[in-house]
Amino acid sequence: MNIGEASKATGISVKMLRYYEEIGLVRPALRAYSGYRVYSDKNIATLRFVRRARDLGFQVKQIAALLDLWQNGSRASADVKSLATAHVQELEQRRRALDEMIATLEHLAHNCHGDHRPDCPILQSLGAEDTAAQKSPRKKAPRPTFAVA
Amino acid sequence: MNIGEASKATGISVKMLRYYEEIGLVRPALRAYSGYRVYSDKNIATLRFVRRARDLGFQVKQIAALLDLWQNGSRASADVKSLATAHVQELEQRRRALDEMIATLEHLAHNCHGDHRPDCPILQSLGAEDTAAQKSPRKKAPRPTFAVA
DNA sequence: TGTGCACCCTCCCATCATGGGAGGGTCAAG
DNA sequence: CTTGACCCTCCCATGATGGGAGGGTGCACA
Repeated sequence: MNIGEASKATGISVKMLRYYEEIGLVRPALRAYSGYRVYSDKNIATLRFVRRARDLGFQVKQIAALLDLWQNGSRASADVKSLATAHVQELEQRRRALDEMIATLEHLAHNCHGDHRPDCPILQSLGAEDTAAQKSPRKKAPRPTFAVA
Repeated sequence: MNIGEASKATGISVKMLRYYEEIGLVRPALRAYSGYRVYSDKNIATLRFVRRARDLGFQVKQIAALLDLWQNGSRASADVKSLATAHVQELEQRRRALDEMIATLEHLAHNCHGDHRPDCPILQSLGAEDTAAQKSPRKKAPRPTFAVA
């Protein structure tokens, strides 16, 4: 199978197939004499795994860990589960952040006339003199690390 | 006010203060003879505006648009509102995506024993032969554009 | 056999917002 | 006058992704 066909079979773009190989997420594909990459059914299965993990929002490093576990017959399902639940927590945190933004914006937009006049609570809120809610420069938020013990 | 003080006053890191200036989001700060940037209260107010917009998840380009509107006395609040509601839609889309991931993962994790044994529905699901839910390489998702008419 | 098109290759560049760090100047307190 | 805390610029890195140039390959059809 050529890379184009592999792309269609997995839903991963040609660019990303080459990238995943380059960064070592998957083993380099075999090459035909022409230099073309050749994908086996097994390769495709692995890539589909990657694709699904990606669709669940896992980062490449986490996908690598999942792949290792998948291919390791003596894994403990506990390890998989903890990876997954840690990831869920990360996603939930992002979700909460979004919730907050959305709530604030919807509230402000709701109170905005949205007409030809300049007055607008949205801008007023953004430009408020009020210093109350000052946070400091965000520190590198605890990056989605595995087992932040 | 020095850049360090401005950082504390606005909650924007020193690095980002310089960056915002470099990309033209805000006008270059005046300079002392030493070459140090000097921030006025007005600068600080503008930067706080930027900070708040950023905290609401607006991208730099959108913040630039908001700043323009803010500083334009003859704006129509409708323009501000449409910017805001478009952004809300973008955020809601991201939230839906997160929700889907979370739901799937929680379901799978729930059914995972999480013990010493290797069997794990999470890996099973990721590695399923099943070809049903194949999507094609994601196209450049409609980037958070203003007024995607 | 030739030709053309669709495909593949590598390599480099861009994105976006953010931080790290090197190498060097400035300022203020002791 | 030294020392430490600032500030300056410049370059590099991140993560996942795409764009495109410059050039080779493979196949189908005339």
